[in-house]
Amino acid sequence: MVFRGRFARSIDPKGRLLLPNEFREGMAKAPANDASSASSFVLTTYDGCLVAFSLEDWEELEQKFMRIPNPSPQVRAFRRLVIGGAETHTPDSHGRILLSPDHRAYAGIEREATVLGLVDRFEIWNPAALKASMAPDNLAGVTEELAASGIDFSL
Amino acid sequence: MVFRGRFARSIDPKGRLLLPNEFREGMAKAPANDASSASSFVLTTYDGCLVAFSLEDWEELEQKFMRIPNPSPQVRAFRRLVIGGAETHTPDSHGRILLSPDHRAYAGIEREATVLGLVDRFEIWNPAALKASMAPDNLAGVTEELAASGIDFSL
DNA sequence: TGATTATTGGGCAAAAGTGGGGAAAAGTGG
DNA sequence: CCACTTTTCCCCACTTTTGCCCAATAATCA
Repeated sequence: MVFRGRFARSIDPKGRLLLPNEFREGMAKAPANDASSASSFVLTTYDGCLVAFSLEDWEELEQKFMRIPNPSPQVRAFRRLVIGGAETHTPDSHGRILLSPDHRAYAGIEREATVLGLVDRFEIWNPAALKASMAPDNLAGVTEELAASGIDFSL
Repeated sequence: MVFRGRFARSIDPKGRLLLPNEFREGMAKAPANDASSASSFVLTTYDGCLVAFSLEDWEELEQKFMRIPNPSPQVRAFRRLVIGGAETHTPDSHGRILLSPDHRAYAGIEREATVLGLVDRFEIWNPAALKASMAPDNLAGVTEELAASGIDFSL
């Protein structure tokens, strides 16, 4: 499954977020009736947003982080944010998840959110924060950086 | 298939854009009846317009971006714009696609649009924005830059 | 001019998105 | 250990959007 696309979503009064229809892998859709093995995933905090990984990918990441030998205070702090911020979610029958108060606070999400597909993961943002993060100022020098990395993106 | 040419298009009240007849590769044309394997493609946000790539080309690009090791904040922001802005489209039986509200907003497209062929990709612009982007001011120094790159364009 | 194809518009059914009631479960305090 | 409060989950109802189809107008070709 590839997560692709940017979707505006409202958070309902109960704090629920409806995942884009495109992101609900093998899970039960409203009209369908069968399997309904709602696939759960992990949501964590990073970069001012919430990042979602499949359970498998997450477990791998988790192991990598926890196996770092002699972690510096910075690494320990980073782990507390990223690993400690992880929550497992299983969407309801409509494909919605209930964002925890903690996660909403971290990402500054209130009534509106933007869901952003990034191939093997997706992110959940406060729309204004996302826009700010993609502003030209934050992109300055990327082209050069990419070129320096020896990769040609022909964009 | 080579995309070539500049086409003025109107956006209908539902937000649909009719692709130039020349750009509909192996997809079903109105009168034809056969296969009708409407070829889907990817549309993303960049440079203030929407850029379309074939699915194959896009998947390659996507992988390149997502495989950058230890991406800097700038690269992450860039990915959010370019990779996160990608949407898959499959034209309807008339060769039309429905532009998402997000894409229309990004490119500032309302009632009119210009479709621009660029060999292996094409772009969709707000006509005024395209004109502005091609204004003499934005072309200043190109000749020198091209010369510096050691390539002779004889133009 | 007549026939064919391109472009545009709009109706309608199905699906997606949104909101909220109320039961069940979890948490809290005596 | 029990009663009470709060949160979570499951379900139903409503609104909006999307996808599919058909029709009308404009352009092109012979």
